[in-house]
Amino acid sequence: MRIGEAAKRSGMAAKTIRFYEEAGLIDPAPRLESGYREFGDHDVRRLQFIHRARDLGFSVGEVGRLLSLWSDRDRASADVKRLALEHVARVEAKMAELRSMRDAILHLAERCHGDDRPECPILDELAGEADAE
Amino acid sequence: MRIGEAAKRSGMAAKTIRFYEEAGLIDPAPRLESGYREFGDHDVRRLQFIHRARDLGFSVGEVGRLLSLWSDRDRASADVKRLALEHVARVEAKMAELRSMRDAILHLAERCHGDDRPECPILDELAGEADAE
DNA sequence: GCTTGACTTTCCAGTGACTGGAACGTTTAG
DNA sequence: CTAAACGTTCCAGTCACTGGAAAGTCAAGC
Repeated sequence: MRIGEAAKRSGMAAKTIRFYEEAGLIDPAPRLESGYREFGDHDVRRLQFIHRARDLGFSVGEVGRLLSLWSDRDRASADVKRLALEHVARVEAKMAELRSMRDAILHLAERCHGDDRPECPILDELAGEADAE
Repeated sequence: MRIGEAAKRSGMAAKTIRFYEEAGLIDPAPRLESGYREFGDHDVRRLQFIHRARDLGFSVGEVGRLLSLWSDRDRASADVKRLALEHVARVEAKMAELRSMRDAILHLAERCHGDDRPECPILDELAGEADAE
């Protein structure tokens, strides 16, 4: 199959497949006489693997490592698990960061009347004015 | 004061200040005879405002809008509040996305032995294999 | 007066993970 | 035979900086 079909089956854009080829996640696809890339079912499975891993938030580099482990029959599941849990730790750190931003903004927004008047504790806080709470 | 001092007082890198000037968040600073930028307290306050807004996760574009509202004495606090709450909505959407990623990975990791053996439900799932749960 | 080091300037490149578009070649349906 | 749909490469843009090169400026110490 050509790249459009591989894209459809793997759920990613053709451009993305070319990008992954360039990035080294997949081997350069063999070419037809026309110069078109040719993909097989095996390639599609690899692309699907990549797609799912990306959906779970793994970076392209991490996906590369996951692919290596996947094709290594002698891998230790501990290696996979460690990679996964490290990623979870980063995700949770990001979540905590977002949560504290949200809380800070909501705290300010609560005290903003949100009407036609100009007084606004949100701007006051950003301006560094000690607020009279 | 010159850019290094303004950077110190506003808590951002000198490079970042130049970037914000280029991005239009601050007016081009007047220059000394040497060509060095000259900043005043007013500029530092504006930079601090920008710094705090960025820390709350507002994009540079949004910070620009907040700065406009800040300098508009006739603004309606409703406009500020709307901007803030829209941002909160985006932050919460991102949080939800991260949470579902984390939950999915943890669910898989729980069932991975994490030892020397190669069997690993994490890779199995990424590979699209129906798991025998 | 001179050197040394800290500071500043501009410009260009890179980050991550694509996405859009231009300009062009190939295949397929009607 | 033609037009649409598909493929190719290459370059630019996104976002918010950050790093580095090469060069100019300034202040302190000898």
